[in-house]
Amino acid sequence: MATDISGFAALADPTRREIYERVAARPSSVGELAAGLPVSRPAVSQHLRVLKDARLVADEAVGTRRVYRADPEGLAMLREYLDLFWRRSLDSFASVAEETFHDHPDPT
Amino acid sequence: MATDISGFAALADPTRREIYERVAARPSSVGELAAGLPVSRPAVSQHLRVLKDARLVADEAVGTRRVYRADPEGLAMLREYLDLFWRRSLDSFASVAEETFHDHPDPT
DNA sequence: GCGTACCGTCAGGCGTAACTTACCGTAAGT
DNA sequence: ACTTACGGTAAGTTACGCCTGACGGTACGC
Repeated sequence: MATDISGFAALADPTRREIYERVAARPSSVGELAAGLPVSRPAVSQHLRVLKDARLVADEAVGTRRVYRADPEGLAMLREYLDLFWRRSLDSFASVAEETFHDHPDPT
Repeated sequence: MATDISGFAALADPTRREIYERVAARPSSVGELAAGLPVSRPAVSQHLRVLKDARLVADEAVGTRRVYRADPEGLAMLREYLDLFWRRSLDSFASVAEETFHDHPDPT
């Protein structure tokens, strides 16, 4: 289905979020990423798989290497989800503000 | 610090996300939420605590009840984070599109 | 063909998140 | 004051996520 927002779980882990940020800054291979991180290469590979399933990154085979880059797809879904509740949250906040206004009209 | 984005972990759990959506739709008490969910009341209370720590919900004591409502604060931080990488992701995608364009200029 | 480099995957250990039951505190009703 | 309703907290169990080490598979070099 279209509303598969596993991206939240993907970005929940600090290590995985760090990997995503580095990939978003510059397309990199698995080895390059693992070299600059305190975890092993298989761990990075598994994290990249989760990010790929969430459509947050995309991979491309370059010889024996495999270059990962940021994918706008997953990020767009997350943005849409947050924007949906952003309006509701503002409405709820506006209601509270209105009630506060009724209690303390024009405090200046 | 200001960039405490524990909101991703808060929205990662399906049950907790369901609770957040219901609270965002209409401010509710703990008992009301637990009545419509397949988990116990303490579980809902614990989930609400996580959401509250992430500034995604806010609570207010009403007699012996405790009404939770959506809080724009945590949502704003998540939106800012995603927007930051949204631009980078688009830039990366634009680069790929440009390379593709070089390979297949004006495919019409 | 052979060796090397790079990467995905599997099996297992380990920490922690999620849930339940039981308990305690607080506020309102009679 | 007693009872009832509501909700947070503690202790314990179970399930799941993260990590490592070992293995297999594919592409490029000699």
